[in-house]
Amino acid sequence: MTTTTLDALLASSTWTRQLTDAQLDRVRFDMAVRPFAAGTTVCARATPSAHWLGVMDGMLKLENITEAGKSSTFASVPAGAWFGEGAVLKGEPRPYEVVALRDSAVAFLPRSSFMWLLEDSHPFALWMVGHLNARLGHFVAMVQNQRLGDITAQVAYGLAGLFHSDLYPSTERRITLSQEEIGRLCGLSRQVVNRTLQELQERGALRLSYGSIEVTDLDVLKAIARGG
DNA sequence: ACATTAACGATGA
DNA sequence: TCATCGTTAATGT
Repeated sequence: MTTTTLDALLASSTWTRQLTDAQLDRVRFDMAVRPFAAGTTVCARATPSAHWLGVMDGMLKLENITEAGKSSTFASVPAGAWFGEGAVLKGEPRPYEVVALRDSAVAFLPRSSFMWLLEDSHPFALWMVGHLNARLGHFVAMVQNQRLGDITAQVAYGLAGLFHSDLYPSTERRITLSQEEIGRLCGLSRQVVNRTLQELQERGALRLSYGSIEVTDLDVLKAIARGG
């Protein structure tokens, strides 16, 4: 997805569809857009969760870093996705670091506007319930995948997750992530990911290239993620 | 067994 | 030149 403008991002986001013109006008007015270079921090961990975030362009990751300096990515967020509602709703500091994986543009909706919209628009509140439910389902499935699946299923799930139709509605087939980053996303070493990606390529799910992969058969990838 | 880290050379941008 | 990839060896659980 290449939403070069805020209007394009809002137009392609399902949650705007049932807002009144006045509500959408206020949202657009309150929203700020900022660019981030690859590798820079979008939101530091443990800082106030002052915004709900939308990815206009690029790709972000949500990660936690241990005292020893090891990082674990629990979600990669492609363009077109909205996230961070959990921390905003709880009014708690952000429990994870948000980092730009590539040059990215991020839209920020202030917490006050977000809370207002939640009260002012019943359809938006319902959409948010569905969004949270989708997120919960995704992570429940992820736990199951890790407990019951093999390594191949684990990598397939990590990649297929980027195509979750509710959470990440407009992910491009070509995923510009290094194997190192895919490893962080799947909780596996780069070497194992390298071997597994080659297997997924043999099985016709994707095609490997330098610095990116192209998912050529999402159904196959999802089937493998379920334990095929 | 099988994953992890470390290390190496090869190669693409 | 630097990041990334593919591979191997040593090590740990």
